[in-house]
Amino acid sequence: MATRTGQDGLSRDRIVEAAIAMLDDGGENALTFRALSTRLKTGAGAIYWHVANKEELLAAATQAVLADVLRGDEGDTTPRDAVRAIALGMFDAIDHHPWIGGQLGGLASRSASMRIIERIGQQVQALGMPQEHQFFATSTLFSFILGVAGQNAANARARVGGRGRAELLGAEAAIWASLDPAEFPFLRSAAGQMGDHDDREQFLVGIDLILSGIGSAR
Amino acid sequence: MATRTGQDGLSRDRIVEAAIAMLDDGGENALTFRALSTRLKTGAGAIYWHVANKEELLAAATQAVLADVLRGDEGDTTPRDAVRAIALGMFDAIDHHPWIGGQLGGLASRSASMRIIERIGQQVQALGMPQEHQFFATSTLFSFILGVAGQNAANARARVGGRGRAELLGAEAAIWASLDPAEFPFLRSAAGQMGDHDDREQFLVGIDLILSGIGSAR
DNA sequence: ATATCGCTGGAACGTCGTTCCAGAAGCAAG
DNA sequence: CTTGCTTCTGGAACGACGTTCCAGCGATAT
Repeated sequence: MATRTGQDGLSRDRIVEAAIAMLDDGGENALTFRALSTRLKTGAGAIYWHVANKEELLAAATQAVLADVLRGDEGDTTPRDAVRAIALGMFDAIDHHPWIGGQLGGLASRSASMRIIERIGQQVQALGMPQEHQFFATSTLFSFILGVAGQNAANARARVGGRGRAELLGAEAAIWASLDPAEFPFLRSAAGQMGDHDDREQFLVGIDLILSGIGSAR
Repeated sequence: MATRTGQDGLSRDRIVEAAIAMLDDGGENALTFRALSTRLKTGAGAIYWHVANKEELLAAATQAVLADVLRGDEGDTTPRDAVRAIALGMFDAIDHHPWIGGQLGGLASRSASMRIIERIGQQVQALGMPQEHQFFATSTLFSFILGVAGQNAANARARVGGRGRAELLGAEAAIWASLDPAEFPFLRSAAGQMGDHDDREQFLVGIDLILSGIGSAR
């Protein structure tokens, strides 16, 4: 039995909590068993007693973060608003912990992702989609969310140490604006919107676009 | 000047080509400078003369694969079909080289991704989207594509060594089918479609869903 | 012939994930 | 209190990786 799970005793939860903190402020490369050992004032072997390996630790950290998303309850709104609420919950979690963007794809069978798909699916059902298209529509929403998550993760990776979001975005917009208008008319004209857009709003527009696709395919 | 770029001479192209081959049949972990050295019958230092580091090598490999996608020309079809053609080109490239799924997010400023966004953007423009929404609509399509790419990459990762796609899909469907119908009504009812769906068709349905959202928001 | 330059191959370094193990800390039985 | 057993700890050690370093090769220019 557990001898002492109190003060200084190591536990799976304490390890996962520390891992999340390290991931949050140092990115994926900052999570090291050595650094984790130091932070928890213990050795690598002690950590391996509670956690099988790094992959499992990352999965556990992802689950812990997603658990918060699932705590929200979008009671008696319209299905459309319910989907928006779930999606925004995901977005905010990803925004706060960008590293989960690289993890979300792999654990489709794990409980958290399944619960999220279930919730979205129920709302898609409530939107009146024919039975045989519900699965595809739900997957589309989920894939879009994963795509945005992945981009957020990549952006956060490019940001470690160096520049902030605004600076990075500005540099990108500058590149777009300096392109040959004959070859890149679209990127040129979109450079402005690219430079000062709100990620959250852009995300929501995407969700709405898919939702209205679902609405018209009803 | 290059002394001998012929038969056995090392070159950036030969390195990238070998890297793609190794990534294709061994996944991301199979690409090692040591294994690459062995395959090219040379040393690590020789490779580093042509390539700055692993990140650049991965980026170059991704660019090389995407270059093929950009070779296609969707001449005088409808904008809708043009988007479908571009998206399917991406899907097939991702399907053939699943590892690019983990790379696509990061290089938004690099030429290949920019060209793809440009092409999609032009078609979105042709669909009659109001100027101020074109950028968001294009991003939505691109994010969806990246999301599917990421999932493909994760699935391929889970597949190395072990089971094939059908086996993995079947296992997942079995899990869904065995869930508590009270708690997971949607996943239960979708287990069948999950078990025997066609990834490509599912992808195309997603694209169409977004396109019809774009059409109705016109 | 000699010096120079582009390029090569492999040794070496530091870091990582992971394994291994001696032993500390708690508990049960005598 | 002692003895044995189980649970858990800390740190040493291992193999593989990305990367750096450098002695030296062949071809060319002087």
